[in-house]
Amino acid sequence: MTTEFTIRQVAEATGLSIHALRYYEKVGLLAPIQRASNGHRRYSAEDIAWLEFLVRLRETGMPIKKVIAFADLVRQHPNEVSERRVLLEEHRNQVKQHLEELTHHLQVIDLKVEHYKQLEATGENDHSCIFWKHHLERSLE
Amino acid sequence: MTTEFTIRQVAEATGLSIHALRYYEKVGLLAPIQRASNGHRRYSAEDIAWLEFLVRLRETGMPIKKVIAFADLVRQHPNEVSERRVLLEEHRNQVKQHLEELTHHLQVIDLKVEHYKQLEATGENDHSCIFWKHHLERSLE
DNA sequence: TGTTGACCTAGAGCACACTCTAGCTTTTAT
DNA sequence: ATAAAAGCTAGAGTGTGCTCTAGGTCAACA
Repeated sequence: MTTEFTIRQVAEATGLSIHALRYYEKVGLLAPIQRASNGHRRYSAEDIAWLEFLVRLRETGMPIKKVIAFADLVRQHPNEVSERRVLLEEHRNQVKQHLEELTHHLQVIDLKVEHYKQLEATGENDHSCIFWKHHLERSLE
Repeated sequence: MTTEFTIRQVAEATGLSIHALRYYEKVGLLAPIQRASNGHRRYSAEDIAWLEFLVRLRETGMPIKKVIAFADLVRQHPNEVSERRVLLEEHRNQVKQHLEELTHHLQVIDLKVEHYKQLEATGENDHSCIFWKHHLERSLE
């Protein structure tokens, strides 16, 4: 807790830019960060751990506004986790669904790559996209 | 090929807005669409199949500019698929990596949800984020 | 003493991907 | 004859999430 980090160190640790760190604080993703006597920010290890979780939420596609809502719950009801749990569960479900969609898209793209490889091997020309679509539908049935 | 669709029908079929369809054409994701005698667009089944693939690329996070590059390859080298294959393979690899990252993030979020559930069950208060981070690191080792 | 470097604030600017508006034409129904 | 419905173009506007700038403070080093 007493170990303190400069904004530059935190930027390196979290992968966020210095600008983004100040922005995150301004919009309320972080509570006001402690300051050194010269006014410079001093982040605690706890701040970094919190940021790391926020980054996960962002990287899984949670919009800033929803992350702010989560941060507000933590600050306003520090001893009440159920609302937070609900919010996270909802997000988790969205991520899961997104993951499934991505997996399916990936399959289709893989099949397109394979199709191109075959054309390259046989020296054939590309057919229409519809032609390929029918071929694809047979592959995935 | 002779079956023709209005922009409205295509919007419904692809999930894109009418505005987006015109925008996609303007920026070069689609070659100029055929017109009826009154100047209205008439999309072919082939156009729809092509759009469906573009939507997959977009939904897997390919930026518009890269999709345009892909569309340009199709138009400029219709009989040469190897460049297209390389572009798609590169994208596929990025999607795969993204999927792995998402899967990991999801795991962590799941653990946080579980952690909240435990707190709810025991009536305990939330600890610091660092405390949880250590707990997490043990779980995932 | 002065200048470099790290940091500060407030606020402007930007990239992306649409989304919407204004003003018009054409077709169909009353 | 007219009004509603569908579409058109060019171009302006929007939301998201940063990113950058201008102008300043402060501490340390040459």
